[in-house]
Amino acid sequence: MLPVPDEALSTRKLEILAEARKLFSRKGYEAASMRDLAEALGIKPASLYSHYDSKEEILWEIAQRCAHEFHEAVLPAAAGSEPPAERLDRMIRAHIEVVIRNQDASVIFFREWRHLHEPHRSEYAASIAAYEQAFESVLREGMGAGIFRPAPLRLNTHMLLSSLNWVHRWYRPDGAMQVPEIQDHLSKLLLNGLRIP
Amino acid sequence: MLPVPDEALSTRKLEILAEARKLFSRKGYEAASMRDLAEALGIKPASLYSHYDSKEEILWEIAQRCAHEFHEAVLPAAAGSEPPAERLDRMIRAHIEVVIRNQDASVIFFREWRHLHEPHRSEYAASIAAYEQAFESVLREGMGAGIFRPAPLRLNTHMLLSSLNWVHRWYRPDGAMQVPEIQDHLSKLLLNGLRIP
DNA sequence: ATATTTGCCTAACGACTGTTAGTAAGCCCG
DNA sequence: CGGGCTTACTAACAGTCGTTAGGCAAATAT
Repeated sequence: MLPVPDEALSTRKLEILAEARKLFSRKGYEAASMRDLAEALGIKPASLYSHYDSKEEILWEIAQRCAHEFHEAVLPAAAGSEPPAERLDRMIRAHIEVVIRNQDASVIFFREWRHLHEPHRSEYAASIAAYEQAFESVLREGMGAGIFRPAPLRLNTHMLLSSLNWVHRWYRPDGAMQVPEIQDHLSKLLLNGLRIP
Repeated sequence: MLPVPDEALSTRKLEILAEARKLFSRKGYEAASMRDLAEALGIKPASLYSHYDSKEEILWEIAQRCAHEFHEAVLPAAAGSEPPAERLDRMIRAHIEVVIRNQDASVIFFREWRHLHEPHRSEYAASIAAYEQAFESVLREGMGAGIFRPAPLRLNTHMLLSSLNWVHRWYRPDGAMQVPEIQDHLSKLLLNGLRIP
């Protein structure tokens, strides 16, 4: 699907990405300027171009690496051989963990990638569609096996993913609930809704 | 909470708002320019200022009117005297109907309002918080009455609202599912997850 | 018939956008 | 010691941004 961003990046590039993730997610990609980014890093705007050729290349790098995180954590769980409900449980937990570990980048995965231009935009859309298909397949299988309630498949998929994706909007590292607790409760809540008692 | 936008607007203002809703939701508020908006209306950019004093005033008007729609449709259902599960069902159905009827404006209600400046920004955030509180209250009541499963209240609220809010991301007017069907299935799915069988 | 308002226009403003050219200091490696 | 790579700089480019000033014609009100 997407090229794997495995090449080691210079520490400076990583610092730029980290700051860009913060800015792009807090202000939005369009509203965040290269001058904002440079200032956050304590350098002049033109210096950014010693590392990246364009603003969009930074967005693209963030988007790729974040998608890679999601795919790598969740897809193996989808491909397992356990019963659908168990696999879905593992997928939910993995997805939540990635969202929280990449809280800023997740905004790019969920929304800001739309500011990419072709052909990256279409490529990225396809990779997200494939990711969602993994959830839909498990749901379909569970419904076929009579474990999940019969219902419109797409709707269940959307409900499931929306609950998971919204986590980045309300999770606070200093909040009351931490990762394992969120995983437990959200997985239970969602599976309760899907499963036949 | 928010001033009610009841004053009748000129048809031209309504046309501008309609076009701005499309643009702001499709491209994002920052990425959509006044020149884009003017072109979509077939006029010159400067002409927009015969109707609105600034770009942000347009955003503010859209945001207010959309929040009004949500509050007006959902809060009465929250204040009813039926059992919590029934009231929640009505709130879910009303919310979905408003999301779909205002598909473009919903993006502003959910996200783009962040581009407002103070004091509008804080005012709007408070109005959204109040809206979410209405859902949380019903959940709390249902949990207290032993109708809903015991669980962290905030988490349930977030799960519920995220499923509802994401509808604007996947609903298509020409798609297979239409409003009543979506209302039925989504309400059932969510209440199944919350309710004790 | 005259005055006022409405809705658009042309032209342009200063600020800000992403980006480029050219340069120089500090570093690793031969 | 010297050459190239890295990382930063200053200065500036053309383009776009939201917005304003001022005018003109048609519709509306008096």
